Amino acid sequence: MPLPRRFYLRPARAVARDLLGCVLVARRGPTLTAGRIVETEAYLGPEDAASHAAFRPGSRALFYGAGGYAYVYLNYGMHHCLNAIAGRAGRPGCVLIRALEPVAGLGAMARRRGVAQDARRLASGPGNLTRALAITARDNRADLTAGRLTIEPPDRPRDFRIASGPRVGITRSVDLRLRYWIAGSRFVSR
DNA sequence: TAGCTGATTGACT
DNA sequence: GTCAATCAGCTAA
Repeated sequence: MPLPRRFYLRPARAVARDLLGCVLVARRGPTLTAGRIVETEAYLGPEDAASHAAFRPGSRALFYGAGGYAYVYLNYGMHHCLNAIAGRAGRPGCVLIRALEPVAGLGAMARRRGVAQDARRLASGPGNLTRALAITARDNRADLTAGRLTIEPPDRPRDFRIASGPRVGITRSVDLRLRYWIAGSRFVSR
């Protein structure tokens, strides 16, 4: 059973932390790929200058809608990034999924990536994980509580520690500590 | 219409 | 450490 809608109807920070350890599942016909979420970043509303809610009008409707939907966009002209919308309707916020620990469909991931079946690098990075799970702009607005792209609760006890720090790869609001990852995980991006 | 920027990656020095 | 690839959507004019 995927995480229920109410899981996402909370502030982006809380959702970002609680998504760690959960499992992202992508079904593409007979092919199923899945990975444990090990790294996330929270993005807020207009007060967060790095958030697309602040400067990307095309995404505003999604950001301000209810949580539990996917926001996929193309950036640098070649990489897709996957976000989960967080917060109640009218409350903007989202969580960028930055890295996964592959748990199913490793062969399919390697084929899509065009690299050796090295679990450690298959989905370590926002652009890498979308390619590994074959996530494209078609998945924008997809419902994460049902359908072909879902997020399941942790498949094992939370025996990890959560670390946090400044977000990476952005040029605005660099000082905010909104990046979360599983301490010691070998699958986080560099 | 032209020019720019970016929540990135991988290849190269 | 630097740098190119490549494009949606914004900005200026």
